[in-house]
Amino acid sequence: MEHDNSTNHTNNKENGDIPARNTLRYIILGLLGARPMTGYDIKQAFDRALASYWNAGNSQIYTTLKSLSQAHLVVSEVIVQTSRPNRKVYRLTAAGRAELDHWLAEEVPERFSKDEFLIKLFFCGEIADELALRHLQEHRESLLEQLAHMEWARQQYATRPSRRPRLLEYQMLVREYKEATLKAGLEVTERAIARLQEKVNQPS
Amino acid sequence: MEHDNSTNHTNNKENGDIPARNTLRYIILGLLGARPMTGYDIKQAFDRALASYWNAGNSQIYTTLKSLSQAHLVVSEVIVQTSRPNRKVYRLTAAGRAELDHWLAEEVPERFSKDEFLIKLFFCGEIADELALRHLQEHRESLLEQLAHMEWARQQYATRPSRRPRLLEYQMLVREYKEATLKAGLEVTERAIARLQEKVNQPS
DNA sequence: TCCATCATGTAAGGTGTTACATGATTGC
DNA sequence: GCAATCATGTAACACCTTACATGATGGA
Repeated sequence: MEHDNSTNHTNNKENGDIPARNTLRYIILGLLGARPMTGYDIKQAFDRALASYWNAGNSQIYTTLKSLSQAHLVVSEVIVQTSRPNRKVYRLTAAGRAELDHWLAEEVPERFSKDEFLIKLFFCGEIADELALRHLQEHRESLLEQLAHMEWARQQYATRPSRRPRLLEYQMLVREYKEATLKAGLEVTERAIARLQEKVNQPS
Repeated sequence: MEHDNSTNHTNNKENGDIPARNTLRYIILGLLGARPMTGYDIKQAFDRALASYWNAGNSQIYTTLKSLSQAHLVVSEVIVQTSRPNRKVYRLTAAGRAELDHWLAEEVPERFSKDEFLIKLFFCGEIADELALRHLQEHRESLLEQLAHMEWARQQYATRPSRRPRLLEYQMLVREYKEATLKAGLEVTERAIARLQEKVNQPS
């Protein structure tokens, strides 16, 4: 059954270690791993490329940058600008790079997923079919919007060849993954809408 | 500097406008809407039927029940048992039912999604393909497990006809939705694994 | 003997969201 | 004049996770 396999895989839980996940910290390290950025740049990266898989508000970004800075995982340099607010550009330190590499190599922990749409739909048997139908139609709109964003992202990747194609490769894979799941959800949603519309229009 | 006028309390959240989402509160109301349950029963319902869409630990369930009780949305009754710990059975009040109906009718708010696997994969261009391949293979295992659970759930629904078929109907729809997205993810994952294995085994 | 099941909770701390605060420049 | 963009942050609180705490019964 279970072996105490202490041979490989460094156990780095020295003593009272941090059980926390700190995903946002690593995402920011990951972004800075590609190029130095300001908090503002990072927020833009979220909005343009990451928001479908993870998102964070400005407040979280700036406080996390500060804390990364205090942990010496990043350093900042202020670029003075005249007709714009100054830019505080962050870059990885060697320790930051090591942290990032460690996280990237680490297994992804299983974690509770949360889906507000599905969990509400789960209980829709307690209310009128008309309301559930409306939820499904709204969800369909949302999925179509997200798919449009995925198409936009696809074109971005296709038209703008990068200096570092390996980075792009995985970003395109993630996009493809997300698009596939969105399409699968859309199919189920549209079938459910069709079924419900029949039921609502011709109650037996 | 802004001074507040002497007229009111400084508490600006006084008039019941809660910006909070409180999803777990509503999920528990939704479960109690079907039948009275104890905290333990609710945890079991999560583990058996809800965990794929939302999950919560015991501690959160019990504290939420307490707070729902204080808000008079549920009431509890202790059922004394001799050879087992006593059961504290909760049921909806009229106010609780009204809250639940209101939430069910409300539009689902768009919210940041979080996917730890995809966000890590996004950055995998910064490390070796071998590591990314391992992540994809582990993810594949995870998806297969989840799909097996979905199949188990399908059989549960198929074999156990319910007194309230409308509740079941939507639960089956949610299951179908989740299964479809898992399958779509699995396909993309397996294609990526095949591509990477070729690349790793025959580096150009 | 050991483990799973039944059954209910508290305490601490980490994570995430909303609201607030500032202020110059560019384009309509 | 008005809005958007650029640019950086703080405060308060809501939400979620982990660890801790207890203890009887029944089966392998």
